[in-house]
Amino acid sequence: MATRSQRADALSKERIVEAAIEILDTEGESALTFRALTARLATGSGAIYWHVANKNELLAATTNDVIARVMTVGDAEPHDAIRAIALGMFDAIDAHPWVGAQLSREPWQLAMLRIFEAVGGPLRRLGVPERAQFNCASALVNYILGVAGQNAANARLVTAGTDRTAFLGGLADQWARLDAEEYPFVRQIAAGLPEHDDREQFLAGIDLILAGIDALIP
Amino acid sequence: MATRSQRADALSKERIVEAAIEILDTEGESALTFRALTARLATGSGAIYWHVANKNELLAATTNDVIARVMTVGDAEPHDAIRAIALGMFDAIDAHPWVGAQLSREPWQLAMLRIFEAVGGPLRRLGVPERAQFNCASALVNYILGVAGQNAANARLVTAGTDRTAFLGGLADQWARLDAEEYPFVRQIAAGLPEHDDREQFLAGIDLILAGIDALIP
DNA sequence: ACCTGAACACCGTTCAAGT
DNA sequence: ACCTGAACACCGTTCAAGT
Repeated sequence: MATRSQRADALSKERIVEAAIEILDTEGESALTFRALTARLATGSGAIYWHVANKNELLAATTNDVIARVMTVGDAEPHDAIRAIALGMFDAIDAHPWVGAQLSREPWQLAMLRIFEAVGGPLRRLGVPERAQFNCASALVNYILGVAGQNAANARLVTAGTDRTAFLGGLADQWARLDAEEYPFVRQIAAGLPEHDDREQFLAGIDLILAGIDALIP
Repeated sequence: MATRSQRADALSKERIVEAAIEILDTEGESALTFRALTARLATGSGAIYWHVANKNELLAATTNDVIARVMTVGDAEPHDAIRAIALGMFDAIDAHPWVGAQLSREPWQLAMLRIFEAVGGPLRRLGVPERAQFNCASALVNYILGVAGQNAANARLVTAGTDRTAFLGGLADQWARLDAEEYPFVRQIAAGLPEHDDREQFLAGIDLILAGIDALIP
C-alpha cells in the first residue's frame, strides 16, 4: 500500500479547510470536531495539528475562505456597490450560518478586513470626507456583522426545531402574550413578524445608514 | 451541622445566576464551568441542574439580568433617549464583555426584547410611520448587537495579550503592512486606529442611523 | 422537594513513536 | 518532514442514592 505522502490527496491546510467547510455546511457548527475531521480525512489528530495550529486558526481559515469568494467588488454606482456587498454577505451567511457566528466571535481578522476594504472604495467614491470614512465604514461593517450573528443564531434555532414559518409564528404568539404595559412595542411588532422578510429588512437598515452617510457629503 | 436546606443561603436560581455573573466578570467566559460553580456554591452539579435546565438557560438568565439593569428608559427627547440606551448597552458590554458574546449568540430572548422595547418608544415619539418602525428598531438593535459582539471579542483578545493601546498599535502596524494594491482603504484607516475612540465611533454609527430615520419622518 | 457526587460520553490538544 | 493514535486534562449532563 502506498504511504500517505505518496498519495495525490496528501494532507495540506487547503484540504483540511475544505473538509472542515464541508462538515460545517452539512452538519453544522457543533459537528466540527477533530475526531470528525480525522475520520473524514482518514488520518490522526496529530497530522491535522501539523498543518493547523489549533481549532481557532482552522475556523478563521474557513471563514476567510468563504468571505473571499463573496467580496468581489465591482465598479457599480457607490450606493449600489455597498448594497451588493451587504447582500452578498447576507446570502453567504444564509448559506453558511457558521460564518456569521465566527465573524462575530473573532474580529480583526482577514475576513473582516476584506469587508472593510470592499466598503471603503465606494465610500471614497461617494465623496465622504476622509476623516468620516472610518466611522462610516465601521457603522456599515458593524451592522452587517450584527445581522450576520443574529442570522447564524436563528439558523441554529430553526434547524433544531421545526421549519422557519412555524418557528416565527410561535415566536409571534409568544411576543403577543407579553405584558401589555411592559412590552407595547414588541406586541405591536409581533403582528408583522411572520410575514416579514429578513433580507428586505436587512437592506432597509443598510439604506438608513446610507441615507445618514449621504447627509455627511459636502 | 445544619443541612443545606436550613441555611439562609439555600440554593436558588437567583443565587446561581449571581455566582455565575461573578465568575464571568472576574475570570471571563471560559472560567464559567459547572465545576467552578459547584466549588463556589459548595454544592454538587445535580443541585444546580435542579434549579437551571442547562448552561444555555443559565447564560440567558445572566444576560437578561445585566440588560434589565441598563434598560431603564427615561422620557428624554427621542434622539437623546436612543443615544442613552445605545450608550448604556455599550458601557454594560464594556463592563461585562461576555454579555456581548451571549447576545450575538442567542437572539429572540428576553434581553433582546428589552432593547427593542426601549428603542421602540422613542421611535414612536419621533413620528416614524408605523410600518417603518419595525425596520428602524431592527436596524438600531442589529447595529448595537454587532458592536456588542465585536467588543466582547476584542476584550477577549486584549485580556489574553497585553494592554489595549499596545494591542491596537500592533494591529495598526499589521494593517499598514498589508498589500497596497489589495488593501488601500485598510492601510489608510490604520493610521487612525491607535487613537480612535470606540465609544465615539459607536455613537457616530448611531447618529448615522438616526439621520437616516429622520429622513423617513413625514 | 432538594441535594450529592460518581459516572458517562464527549471535547481540544499533546507527544512519543513511527516512516 | 510528515503522520499515527494513545493519553491527558478537561467539559456538560445524567442519575441512583441520599436527606
